[in-house]
Amino acid sequence: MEFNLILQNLQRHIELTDEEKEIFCSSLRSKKVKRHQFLGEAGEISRYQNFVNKGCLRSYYVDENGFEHNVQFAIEDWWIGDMASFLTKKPGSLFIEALEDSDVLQLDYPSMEELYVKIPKLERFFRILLQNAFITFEQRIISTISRSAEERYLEFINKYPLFEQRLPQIHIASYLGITPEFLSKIRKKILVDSSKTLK
Amino acid sequence: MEFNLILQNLQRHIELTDEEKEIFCSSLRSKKVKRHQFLGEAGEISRYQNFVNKGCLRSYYVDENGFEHNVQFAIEDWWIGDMASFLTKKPGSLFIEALEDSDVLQLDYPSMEELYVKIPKLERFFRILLQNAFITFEQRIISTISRSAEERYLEFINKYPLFEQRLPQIHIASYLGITPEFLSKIRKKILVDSSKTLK
DNA sequence: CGTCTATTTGAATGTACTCAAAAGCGGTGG
DNA sequence: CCACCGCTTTTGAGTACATTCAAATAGACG
Repeated sequence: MEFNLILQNLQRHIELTDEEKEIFCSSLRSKKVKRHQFLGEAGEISRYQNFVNKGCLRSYYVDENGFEHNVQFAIEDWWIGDMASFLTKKPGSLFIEALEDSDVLQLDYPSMEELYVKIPKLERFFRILLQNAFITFEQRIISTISRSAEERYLEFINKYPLFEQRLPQIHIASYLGITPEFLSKIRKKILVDSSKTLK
Repeated sequence: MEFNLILQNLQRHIELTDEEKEIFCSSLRSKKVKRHQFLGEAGEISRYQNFVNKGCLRSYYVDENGFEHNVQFAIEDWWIGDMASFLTKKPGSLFIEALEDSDVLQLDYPSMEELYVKIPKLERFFRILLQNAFITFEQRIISTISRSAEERYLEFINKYPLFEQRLPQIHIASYLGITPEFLSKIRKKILVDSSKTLK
């Protein structure tokens, strides 16, 4: 049922009683978004963290020249949102867009604070979520300042094989900070290189 | 005295009673490091978060080819450490090195957990610290995937004017993910451009 | 004062982007 | 279910951005 996946997700870090599960799930709001619809826009204060039950979404930044730059992707069992805006309650800089028809469970800030009181363990869970997001970003910074585009692409498909199958290259390129044309050339080069190795 | 700066730092986010200040300060360990000495190394589990009372430090990553890449700088009133390793208690990937003779106040993980119990407000403080670190990293990722080296350099000196005065260019270049030679050329170009504008 | 490291400069090279055009593919409506 | 339209991917040529290597100069530390 609808809450199976998110409860599993919680249980990777904390244990909940049946009653606590009940309380937690009743704080969630279920939402369907069609492809190309938005869960949030830059300029708004982000109200929700979104857990993906089904589908695929991205968060992205739009620069001064109107170019989009992908910050994060999320498929089933992932959380996505404009964390900075959500936490600071300041207007955000990210758009959250559905890349496929998607079902998400939304948790808003007031509910989260209520839950912290009723189920203190959840504080631990969301701290771990923030920690992991932080660590992921740190690794990505290290990657961008120390590796070439080709290395970063290989790292990406190795780290997120499910994304690689599901996302158009144009979005992976944007995530890596390169043009789609150049990613196409990188992929060709990798193909040629690997066929040479096999001979 | 020795704890003035850190208490001020705390008070930007939380209020402490005199007694609480006492408890907090007694959990800190004071440490002096000479230039080129280390507060932590990759491969070790990071035990401390370090608050800088005096001096200047950097954290950096060493890649497979032995090249260093600066992840963070810290001067007076800043915190520095290998947050990922500190939080997860897994071996870290960062070196923390003093760039000047420095005085730091160290807080270890067990003390931090004790403090959370004695002074729950501190939990809020460190959550904000982590949040801010997260937000800083997010902005840096956006910057690296969407801007040129010259733009990133201008952004850096604008955002951290104190660092720019104090750090050798070689370290700023490493932070920006470019070679020191290229940074030198960027600076020259900026000089030429700005002198043109003045005419 | 001498030595070591940081910075500048230049030439040659490599990496990544821009623009344009063609081919491929997928979703939508008829 | 097919055909069309629009978006994605590929390809190529030309250009711009950034690196490498080497050498000269400048600065800083012991």
